[in-house]
Amino acid sequence: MTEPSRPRRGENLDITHKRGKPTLRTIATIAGLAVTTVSRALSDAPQISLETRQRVHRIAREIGYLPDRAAQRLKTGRTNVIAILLDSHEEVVGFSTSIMYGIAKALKETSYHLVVAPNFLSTTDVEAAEYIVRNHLADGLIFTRTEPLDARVRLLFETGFPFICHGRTEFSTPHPYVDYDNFTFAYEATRRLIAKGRRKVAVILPPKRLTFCQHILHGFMTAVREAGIAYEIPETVDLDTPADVLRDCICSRAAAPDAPDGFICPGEVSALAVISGMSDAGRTLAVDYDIVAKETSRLLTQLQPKVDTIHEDLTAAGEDLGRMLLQRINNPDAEDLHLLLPPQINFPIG
Amino acid sequence: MTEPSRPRRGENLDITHKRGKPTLRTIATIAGLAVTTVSRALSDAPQISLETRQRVHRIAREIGYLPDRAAQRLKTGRTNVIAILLDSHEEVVGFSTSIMYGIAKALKETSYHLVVAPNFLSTTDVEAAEYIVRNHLADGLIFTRTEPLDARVRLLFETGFPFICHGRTEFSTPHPYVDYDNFTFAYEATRRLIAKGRRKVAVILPPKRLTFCQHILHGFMTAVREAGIAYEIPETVDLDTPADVLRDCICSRAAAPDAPDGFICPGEVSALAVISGMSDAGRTLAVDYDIVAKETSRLLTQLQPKVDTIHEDLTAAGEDLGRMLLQRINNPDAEDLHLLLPPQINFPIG
DNA sequence: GCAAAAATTTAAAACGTTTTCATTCCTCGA
DNA sequence: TCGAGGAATGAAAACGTTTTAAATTTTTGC
Repeated sequence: MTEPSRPRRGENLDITHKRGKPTLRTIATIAGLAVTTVSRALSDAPQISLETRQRVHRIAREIGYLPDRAAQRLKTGRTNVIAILLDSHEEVVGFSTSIMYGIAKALKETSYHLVVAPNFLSTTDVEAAEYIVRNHLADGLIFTRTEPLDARVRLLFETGFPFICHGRTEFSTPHPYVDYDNFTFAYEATRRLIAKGRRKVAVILPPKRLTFCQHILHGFMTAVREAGIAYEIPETVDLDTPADVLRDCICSRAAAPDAPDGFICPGEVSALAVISGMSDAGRTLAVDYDIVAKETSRLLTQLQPKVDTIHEDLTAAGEDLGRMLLQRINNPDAEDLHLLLPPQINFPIG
Repeated sequence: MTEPSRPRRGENLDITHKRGKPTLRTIATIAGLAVTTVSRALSDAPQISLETRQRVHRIAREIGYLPDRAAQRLKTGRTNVIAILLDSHEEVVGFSTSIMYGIAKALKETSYHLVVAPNFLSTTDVEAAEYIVRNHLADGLIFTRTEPLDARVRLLFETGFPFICHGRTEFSTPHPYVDYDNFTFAYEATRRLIAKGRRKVAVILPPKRLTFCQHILHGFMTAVREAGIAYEIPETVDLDTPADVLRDCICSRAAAPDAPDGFICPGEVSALAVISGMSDAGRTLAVDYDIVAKETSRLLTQLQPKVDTIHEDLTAAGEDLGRMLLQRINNPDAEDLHLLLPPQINFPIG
């Protein structure tokens, strides 16, 4: 072992640079090394001797060196940013927030950050995605509320831009996604109503253009047909219908003799609206009718009488989305990643 | 008028650069100008002749030039990013999302983007802010849920980092903020209950460490004292208490003979929990007791019987926050900016 | 011992802007 | 006709990093 090499005399002059902020050059000067070597040492490149690597790391820590993201970005072309398209629909139960929490969790300890790009400011939903891609504002993109033939999926696929979506499409090529098993949600929800003795069930569907509307419809219809009972699908309202309109609709329908006595509500607001509308019509929950609702919060669990709920954990979904997008960015040719999250059913099934 | 100068022969050779993406140099080559001139023309610097400016702009548009943010950022030291600290408390009614929408609205048409920094990943709330400042991740910071002596405010003030918060502090120096007039909310809410004939009112307070808790308390107490009626302030629960715990608390209190017959609920979830808890105790809304609630959504307006609400428009607040932070960034020495937003009262006052 | 190979380290160019300072080209007054 | 002064443009350096290719030192094989 020779004694550790140290800065030769007279080399550590120009320590403090222009604006005091330590850079690679600062470290290089202190250590008596070339900037190149320092850069390599910090990024743990293989050719650097262990001793040098350790020394550089130590100095960096001591003087509080932080790499300049702008310079890294300029040089490498990587932004270290992933973006999420904030959707324009009424976000009453913190849909986006929950997902963002999950994503942020997955991004922790990485060098990535999350920027939000609200697509409600663009005229079409694909425009916001296009903006991200063209301006290279991020290395990857996450978005929600997919449609069967989603213009965003096509755009991103064509441009080879890394992405993952919450929800599936029918895009011919398989694409990465995280989705919730809405078929099972609707299937088990419907069976629950039937098990409770309800004989005419209705479902509030999401807007028809969204893929998961089909999944819910499919689950619903499967259970209904298996049991051979009556059903109803309101045509004039959907999950995005303002709550008061939905309430009025439910209320006027409830007056008729052949009104449904069971409701599937894939969201908190729709559940409240249905309860409210039925109440207007003089019907009592758990007596005259039942509800099974999907909730992403814990809002409904406190209602009285208790509503049967199936939970969707959006933060967990966000965490998967973030994790899988990072994989995708670092290895675009990896085999296709997708995930179907199981519903958490808060009532006895069987 | 001489004929417009045009690229001299043989100068427009190296149009397409390395990776096809047009840069200032591409434009310069096409226009037969220096990169410097093009840069100035695009940023509408004064010394450039009108004709050159227009020509450069036209070429830029034609070839689809987009400035490289990383290079701009490296050179100028400005990130063109503002950050918002996502708070860790249960976001059941889309608090952050609404604010972010507003901010994004204010940022549209500017060159700024919004990144979210969840502070729930740090151990202390000031840590996330520190991280932003130290890594120079943004040019300005927005955060919510301020405390009277807020460590974030102090940190940002000391470092001279531009910021604005949603809510006030008691920091000795005046600081920029957007706040909601919670005094008036509580005052008018309490008066409404009294006007309805209620004789013992209670208020669910926010966590005591938050500044706006004091404002609500003050408004409440003022109205109560003016009317000289009884009141009650639950000590063991607050606005962040899980809904089921709050419900149980309300329920057990409702059993006593001296239970309150009026409640101020500064949030949707607490309102639902109170209704639910009272219902457990056999009390009927609008008959045995009344509620006045603050809502940031339209969730409660559909309840039956109707609950009196006072609305807080968080998207509008976000828009103000964004706008004012930008002002702050561009002119740090501008006189102090603050804004107190009036409650929107959805019942007749008098 | 000596050339070749391996292990380290380094110089220099590049990423795409902005900015400082110089240069050119007019116009105009004396 | 000359130079001053202003308007318009340009050359070059700089921001802080990564990367290519080359240089240096050390190790190895024989």
